[in-house]
Amino acid sequence: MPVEVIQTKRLFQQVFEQLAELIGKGEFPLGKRLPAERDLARQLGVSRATVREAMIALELSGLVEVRVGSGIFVVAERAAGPALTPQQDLGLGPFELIEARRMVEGEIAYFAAQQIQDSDLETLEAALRLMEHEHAEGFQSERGDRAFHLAIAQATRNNALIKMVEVLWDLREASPMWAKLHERVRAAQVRPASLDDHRRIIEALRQGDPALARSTMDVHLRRVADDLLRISEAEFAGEVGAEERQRGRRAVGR
Amino acid sequence: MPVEVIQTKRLFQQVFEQLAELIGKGEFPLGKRLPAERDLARQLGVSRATVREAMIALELSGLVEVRVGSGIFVVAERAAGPALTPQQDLGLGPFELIEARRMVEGEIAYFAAQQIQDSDLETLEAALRLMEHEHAEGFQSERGDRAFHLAIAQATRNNALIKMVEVLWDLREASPMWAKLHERVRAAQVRPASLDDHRRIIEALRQGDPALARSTMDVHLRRVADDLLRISEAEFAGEVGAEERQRGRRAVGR
DNA sequence: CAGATAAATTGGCCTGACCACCTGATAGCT
DNA sequence: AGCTATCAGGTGGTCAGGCCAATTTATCTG
Repeated sequence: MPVEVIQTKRLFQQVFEQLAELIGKGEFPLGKRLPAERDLARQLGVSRATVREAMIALELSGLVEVRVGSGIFVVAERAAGPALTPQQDLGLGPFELIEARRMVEGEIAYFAAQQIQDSDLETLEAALRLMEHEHAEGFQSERGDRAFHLAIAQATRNNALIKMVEVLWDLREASPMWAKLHERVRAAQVRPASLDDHRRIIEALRQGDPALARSTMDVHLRRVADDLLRISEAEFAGEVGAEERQRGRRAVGR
Repeated sequence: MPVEVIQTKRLFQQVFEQLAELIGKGEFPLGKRLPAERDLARQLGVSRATVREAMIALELSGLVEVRVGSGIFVVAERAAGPALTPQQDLGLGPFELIEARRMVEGEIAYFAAQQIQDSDLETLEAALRLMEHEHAEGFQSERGDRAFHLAIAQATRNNALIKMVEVLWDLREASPMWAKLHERVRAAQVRPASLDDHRRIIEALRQGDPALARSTMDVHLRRVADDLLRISEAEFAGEVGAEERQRGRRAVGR
């Protein structure tokens, strides 16, 4: 049974979202001054400190500009979400991403194994621990996963390769279809085999065995692709396009 | 007279930047817990409210994750920030780029050969003609070159892979060192062997021979790396760092 | 040794206060 | 009247201290 994730959002986040929505709706037009922090706090029934924290979030989102002694002013009309997607590459399908990752990250693992250092291995261990913690807590987040694969790229000491992996993960985070499928995969397994995969990858890298590192990485990504494919065939028969699923089958070799 | 802009940065921003820098430097490694808010406040000489505001900024920047009752943990190593320099990746060296391209584009060529269509081949021919024209006119531009390699990526019908190649070329265009070296290479040869390389790549793709396509691509990129290395050793002995050149030697296998 | 319980730690939130700054109105001067 | 200097009120910036709930750690008990 997929456990319902209880979102005990912090107060300032709720305030932030509410204000962001109002700004997006035009309730607070561009250039207009927001109510004073003290008034907002009273109206919202929270403390001024909480309002201030929400303001910082709004400011960092580029929705608002703070003028000391004068007030807080709306400087954008768009409704910025938590992570607004700058581009429309959103059509990126899960299997496209996995396919690309297999090509790129497999080679990167091969390369990384040749020159990995102890500090890199420590980073990888930390990332793995983070993943385990995230999984134990039922987090949706995949920061640990991202950090792990990024750490491997960083072990190559090649900034272009690091950038490649960053871009791949950015694309991944911007793909709604990926999020949807992956959420189902997550809910369907108690302890994801991925954790063991990652451990094996670390070991291969520790041994400095390039071929083993590449094949271990490939096995891992193949498993991910396979999980995604299975879920997509079982539950999203109509939604995930036939083309995508065809790509998926090819990706896992069946 | 340019007026000096007085930056009365708010305290929480200063705290944010300082912590972000420490994280970026690895002072607080991935997965590590930050000092408690109360301790940080005491050490920094600010109030806890200010530290909390900085924490929210760090969290929104994706550098840090808050676990209630447990602590605040580092979840990324990059030094991201709003007011920070957009990117200092510009220091990307030519051999880093070539290295990455050999990994990525070789595989892409292999993959593209399996499913390339006539329309793709036409695009490639057009790109090659553009390259020849550019060379004949003595253009500095490399639009033809870029279009050629991008077309191969597009033949894979995989948007993630296309994006990879785009990013690699964007990085290349943003690399001053690359521009410098490549200009010398261009000046040193009458008819670049690259043109023949590209033609061979097209033929390999037309035959739908994945292995041949990959190896042909690899030969091409290796030649580029070799040219760059030769020039860098001959003319830029002092400027191009020893590390970069070492990477270059490894890239061309000598 | 294992499990239950208590204590310490940590982030979340609140209250009330003081300061520096900005703005607009007012008083004073030319 | 027209201009300037002053001042009062509002606003964000910061601080100190406190309570609560979640979590971790230490302690006790069987």
